[in-house]
Amino acid sequence: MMNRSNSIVNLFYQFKGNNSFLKTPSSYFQFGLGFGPHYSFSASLIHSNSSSNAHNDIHPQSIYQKINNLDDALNLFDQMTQRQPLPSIIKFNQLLQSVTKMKHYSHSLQIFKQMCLLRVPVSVYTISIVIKCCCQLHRTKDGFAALGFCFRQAIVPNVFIFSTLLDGLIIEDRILEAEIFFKKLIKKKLCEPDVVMYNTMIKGLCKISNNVIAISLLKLMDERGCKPNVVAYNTVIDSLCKDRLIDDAFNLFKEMVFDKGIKPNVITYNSLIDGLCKLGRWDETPKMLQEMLDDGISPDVLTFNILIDAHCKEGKVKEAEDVINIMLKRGILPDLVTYSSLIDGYCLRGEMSKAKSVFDSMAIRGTFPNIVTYNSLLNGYCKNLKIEEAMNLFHEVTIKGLKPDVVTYNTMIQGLFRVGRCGDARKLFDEMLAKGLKPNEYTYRIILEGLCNNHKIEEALSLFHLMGDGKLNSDIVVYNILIDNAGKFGKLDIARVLFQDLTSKGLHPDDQTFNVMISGLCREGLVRDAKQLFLQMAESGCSPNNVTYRLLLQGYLRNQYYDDVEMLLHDMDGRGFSLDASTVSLFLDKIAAGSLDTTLLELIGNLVPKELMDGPSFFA
DNA sequence: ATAGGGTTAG
Repeated sequence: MMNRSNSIVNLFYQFKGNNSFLKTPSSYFQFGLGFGPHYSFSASLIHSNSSSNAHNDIHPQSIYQKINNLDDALNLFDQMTQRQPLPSIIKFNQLLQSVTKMKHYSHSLQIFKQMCLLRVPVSVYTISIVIKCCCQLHRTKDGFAALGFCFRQAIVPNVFIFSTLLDGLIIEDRILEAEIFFKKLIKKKLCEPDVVMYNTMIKGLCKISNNVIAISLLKLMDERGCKPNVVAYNTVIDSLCKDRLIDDAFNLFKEMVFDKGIKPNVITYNSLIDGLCKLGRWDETPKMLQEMLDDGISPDVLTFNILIDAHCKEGKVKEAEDVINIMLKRGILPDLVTYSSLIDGYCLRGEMSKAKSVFDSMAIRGTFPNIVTYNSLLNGYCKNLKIEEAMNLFHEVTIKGLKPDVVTYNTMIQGLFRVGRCGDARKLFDEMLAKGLKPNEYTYRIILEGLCNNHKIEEALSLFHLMGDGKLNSDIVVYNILIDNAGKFGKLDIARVLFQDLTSKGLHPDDQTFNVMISGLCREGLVRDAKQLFLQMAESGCSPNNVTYRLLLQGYLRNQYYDDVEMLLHDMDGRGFSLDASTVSLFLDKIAAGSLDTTLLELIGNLVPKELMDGPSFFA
């Protein structure tokens, strides 16, 4: 027993990251959770049988779990605290749970604190709810502190508590620590993981796209006598789909169904259908839907949203409307996501009046626009340069009692920059800060790109330097924007410095970084350097894409580096890339001018995609 | 009979 307790203390030290907690009484209070020495072990003994008295109950058993608004919950809590003796801990836990289910995590912690002050004898259930709240508030640290509290209360943490903490680490993207924690729990025999705990760890691994390890954990749990269930498989299948590894996802799906005899559910199918849609494998989607129906599984609102969203993202709003009609026939109502997708679809096509009428019809059909819906329509107006409409709608947000969020401001700021209203963009940025909204990486990218597009590259650069070495300045996309624009404004030296700078910060250039650098170099006729960079690209693990080839080919052709052209074309052919229309016509010009050998024509012909061949006859 | 995990979106 002692051994076990010591291990818990060690765990608590390790993840809380503050080794003074157990030694310094004052630090008990730093979390505001009431884990204090004043709450003694004897207090829980005094009250432990306090309220089995049914005469004290003015409320029926169920009320504590059925509360559905915060004020009622707080009132009920007040009433409970007035009673003598106090209601049982079970009722307190039920109340705490209903507040937590409403996602009022801070209020749950407040209630818990008061319970401690009233010396309600909290139980392992109470602690697990409290830890859940800490974790949901991204305060996993405090969750681990509660582990110390458990220890002093002689409450033995169980698999529920450890799973919650594991999930907390994963919520905070501390996957490596989660893995260490998980392994330690097993090694020190603090608890035997059950299916939920394994699934939580699998989710963590999937979150960092570590699908291979996730699959091996799936096998491991089976070997250790814990059968993976449909949730375990769904987690990995979804992750594979998101990483575009749809064939691996289908293999796992088959393993699940045929080898393990686990029945897929609607979530399994939703993941697979979404994966197919995102890869543009349209022909397989209806098959999957049919298979789902044959399996006796009904599509839900998510299934339809996936299909609707996929169509809308391709601009196929007509098809999306058809899906909505099918959905309605099946008695499933569109939700906020459905409408947002549809609005996005019309916005993408520039059909703003249609987008607006979808928006207006929502409320009539009983679904009221939220901030995301507003953001969709705002984005549409901004992208279509209808800034006045956007401004009017932006003001409507507050009037309707909604709060503009970071995305709202980002959208508006981008829109204002697009029409050249840099000053107004600045004003909105200040307004955003004044409202206490924290700019994110997108905000910063939008401002830098906006400044550059309005020929204010100097301002962009000084803003960039002003930001120092923080998180926002360690964003590869920011570097890509600045390098690209430095190149466009004839400041290739600055582009080069930035390129050096990012590597010295430990950042890795991505394919776009190489592309903008190559583009800058070719623009200045420095084709040799561009070629050097192209070779460096492969070394650093980035693979060239269509844009890379286009830039380099055009650079070679414009600067009469004909020797390298043929090699590059063969390279493209081998990797299955194709030429775009503008590069093809540049080739034809060069051949017509006699600069290039006609023997290249056959190779070029192989690289021209079918769509281009059907058009005006290049090769007639 | 009160606690922990999985799917969609800007």
